[in-house]
Amino acid sequence: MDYQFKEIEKKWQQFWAEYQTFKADNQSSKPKFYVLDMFPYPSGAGLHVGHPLGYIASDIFARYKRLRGFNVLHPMGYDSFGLPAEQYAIQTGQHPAITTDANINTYRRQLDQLGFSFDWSREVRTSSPDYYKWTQWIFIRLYNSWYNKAANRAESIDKLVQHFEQHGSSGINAVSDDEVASFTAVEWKSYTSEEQQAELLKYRLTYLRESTVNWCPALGTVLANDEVKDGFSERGGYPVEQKKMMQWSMRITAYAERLLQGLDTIDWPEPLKEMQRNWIGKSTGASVKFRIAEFETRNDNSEFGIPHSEFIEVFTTRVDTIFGVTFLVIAPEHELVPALTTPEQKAEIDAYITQTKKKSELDRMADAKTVSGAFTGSYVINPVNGEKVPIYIADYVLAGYGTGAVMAVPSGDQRDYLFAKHFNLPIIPIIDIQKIETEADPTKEGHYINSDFMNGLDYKEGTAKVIAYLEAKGAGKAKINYRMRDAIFGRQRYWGEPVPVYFKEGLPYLIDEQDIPLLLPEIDKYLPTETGEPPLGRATGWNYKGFEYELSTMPGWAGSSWYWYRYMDAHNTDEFASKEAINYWKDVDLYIGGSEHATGHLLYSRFWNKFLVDLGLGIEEEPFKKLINQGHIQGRSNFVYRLIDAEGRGTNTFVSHGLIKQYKTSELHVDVNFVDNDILDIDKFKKWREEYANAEFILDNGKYVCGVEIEKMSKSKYNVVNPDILVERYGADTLRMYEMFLGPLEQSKPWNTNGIEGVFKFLRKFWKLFHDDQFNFRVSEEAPSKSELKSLHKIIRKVEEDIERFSFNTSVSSFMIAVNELTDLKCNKRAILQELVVILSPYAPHISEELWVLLGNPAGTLSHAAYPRFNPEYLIEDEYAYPISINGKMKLNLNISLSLDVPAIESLVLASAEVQKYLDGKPPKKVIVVKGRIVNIVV
RNA sequence: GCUCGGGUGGUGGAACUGGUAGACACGCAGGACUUAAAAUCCUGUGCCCGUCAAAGGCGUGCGGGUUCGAUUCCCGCCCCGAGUACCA
Repeated sequence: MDYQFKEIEKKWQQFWAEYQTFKADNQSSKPKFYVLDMFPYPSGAGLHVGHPLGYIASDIFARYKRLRGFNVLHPMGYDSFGLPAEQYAIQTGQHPAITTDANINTYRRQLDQLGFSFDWSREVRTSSPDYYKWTQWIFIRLYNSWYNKAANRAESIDKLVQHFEQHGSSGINAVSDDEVASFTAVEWKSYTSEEQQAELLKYRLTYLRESTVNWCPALGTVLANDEVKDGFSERGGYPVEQKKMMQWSMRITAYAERLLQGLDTIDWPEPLKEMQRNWIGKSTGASVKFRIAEFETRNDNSEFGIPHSEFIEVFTTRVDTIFGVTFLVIAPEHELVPALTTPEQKAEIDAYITQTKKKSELDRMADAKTVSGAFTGSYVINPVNGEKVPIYIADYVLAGYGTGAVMAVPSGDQRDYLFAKHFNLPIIPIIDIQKIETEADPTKEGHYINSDFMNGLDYKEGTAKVIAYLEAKGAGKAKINYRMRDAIFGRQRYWGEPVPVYFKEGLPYLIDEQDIPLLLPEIDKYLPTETGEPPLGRATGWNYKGFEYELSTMPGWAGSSWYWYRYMDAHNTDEFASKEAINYWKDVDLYIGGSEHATGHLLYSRFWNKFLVDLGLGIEEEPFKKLINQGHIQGRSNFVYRLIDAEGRGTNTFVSHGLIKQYKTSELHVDVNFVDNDILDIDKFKKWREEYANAEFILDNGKYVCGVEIEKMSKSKYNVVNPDILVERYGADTLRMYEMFLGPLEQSKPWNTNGIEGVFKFLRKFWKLFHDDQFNFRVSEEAPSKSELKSLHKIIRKVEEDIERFSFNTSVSSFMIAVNELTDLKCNKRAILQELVVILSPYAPHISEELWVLLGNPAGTLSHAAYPRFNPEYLIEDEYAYPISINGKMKLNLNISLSLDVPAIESLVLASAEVQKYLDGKPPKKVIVVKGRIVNIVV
């Protein structure tokens, strides 16, 4: 029989499911290997052809590792909490759980038909109570922990309480809120329980605080920074505004340094690591306190709740330039602005603040070169020379970074320079080689001038000296600053994990651990309440022993921040994963997914993992040893061109792409499924919509050629290619190999179905190797020839090398070459073909299983067969066609024995009549012979 | 602007440590089989100049350099994509 992919694929998919071929054991004498895919959010649209790209690659790798004798864990599940199901629920009233289940079923069917070797017995769904029970459990652990800087790890909050009881707050070196109280042990004990709880909240790794959040009114929720793009929500594109709210936060900043250091220990793509480094944004510098001049005597605003401070604290990475400070700039939102503003300057300052607010609302893209700001009327004293320096506000200083205040050194910083020019402030050079006629010069070379005790020193000496000076004066100290902020951990939405917290007199308390999972309550509709509370506020009778629950739910990244542990022990009802399972699987050896998760999921996961390690629950500091980003599959849109008549109206006539210059046309997307190699199937097009039924066409060479453009793959552009259709027409094995054949895994590329035929033909040709012309299975037991063995061993080595470096596209080519060679050799020998089946099986598992059984092997044994051993002896040649170059240009090949040494080769080449032709009778200037490679003659 | 990728035939791409540029596949052209079409098979296919051919010239974004030899290494520039956005 000819290659019947439909029957074969169905048969083997059923076999694998029935016999649980890919079920992984949590103990084995084999070494472990954990291959993980980023689990999908099951959207209503199902899979398009871009989604499986990474899954195919990881599946090939997982199957290959099984052949190499590893115990492979290759699981799959669903990140099933999320906004789209809830939006759908708002529109239709259908419970998100029902939508989600239906979508998961579609995903499962689509995944199954591609023949993945997932261990489905370990499937997880983040929205299932069995799963989110443990997400809540981790939340409880985070709440009950604080970060001890001295030990550089998270510790139990009980330990902190113990310390407070014995020593008060002294000797605690913790990551905490800015305003923590100082108290003695006696004072601590005198606090009420509420006071103690309020204080402890400032230390907990998950905590409640008022923060400025990205509020999206249209979605009715708060978004994380990485969910906002250019002021609009990533999902849906709704406007986002800044709003102050009480929010749960995660103290990820406690782990900033470890998250940064860990990057050096993992095998991830460099751009991805770079993104995380930038996101963490470490800068080394100093914080300096500038005393405010004559402050006390003027504006005492403490009665209005505005802090009465003596200092403005700045953060700088160039404390060595402090003698060049000629003014200070603070953010317009800085809390001291009202207090610092003198009556004379009040109108100007107020006007500026109003203007800034408007600006950020209107357009934040406003040119960064425009200088703006306003003088407060107040001054500070420079701690190194006692000089009086004016304080300005300006929007180039951000309230959220550092202290929201900078010391301006116009000779060294371009923004400060422009600001000084604009406001006529002095610019003092402080380094001898500085050139500041037209712009600031941030050099660190040269020696200091105009800098009192630093004069003549270089950068290193000067920085050390000035920090020592400031420290001695109590006016500053060396400091490391991070750009990264604590992560907000609450969404005002329904379809997420409930936070296991209730409130008593305004303070949060955890519910008892035996009461989790705290289940999502049923509500009447999925909208905020009339009073503006989150949807959970609608649940009737939903309270904890009479106390109100937290009404926000956890964000999308909660469930995905630890899911790889659950796969290790997916059905454990006593623990999130057993100690034994974690000890065996440890970490993920290979993780494949998109780079869009660089600063979201991948950072949060590393954070939670480090926390679990601190608690002794995890054992590896980094969860994902090696990570590969698969490129995005872009859409390839096709267009038809509608003729525009003299009055400018659209007609029902369409012009082929090559002719559009001669006509006036308008461009319309056409469904790519009606187009083959850019040629439109006119019948399908006519049937697409009633209005096209009588369409006419101006053809080019009898064909209608469509236009092409690369865009995002989306329904509205009619360029979505559904894998179901391709599986139906060519089979899963063809689709798997074609997706790999498309190009390097990590590269983004447009989807183009042109060319899938080539892969399909290859599989048929492979099938034919095992069959005679009448498609009878016919394999010979004869001993293989030298050239057959050579073909085989070439591919054994090639595929091995390619898989190890994730170059799947080149292996597909090599398979084609091998099958072409063996077809030419008319090879049907078992000794060759059986090995070839094993090598191909990770790529095209169904056809391989079928042929494996036809070869007489027991069904189901292929997945754990041994990968063939490469024997270099079969590739040894005794002759080589040396390329002969004249002046570096290849001219001809000469067959020369490989046993000859360099001088022998040289004389043989020069003696050749063909070479002599190029030499024109003259002796060559130089002859380069690289044995086994090339001969180059210089004339 | 800064950071990171990337520019190779009509198309997707290959060339792994500097050593035959364009493997493999698509497309296209021609041919075989067929009443015909589809399918299948065979041949050719970087560009230019040659009547086919032989021979030659040009070719890996552009300009230069190192080298016997550069898609690969170095310097400068242009273009495309991604990330980031006044980070002190």
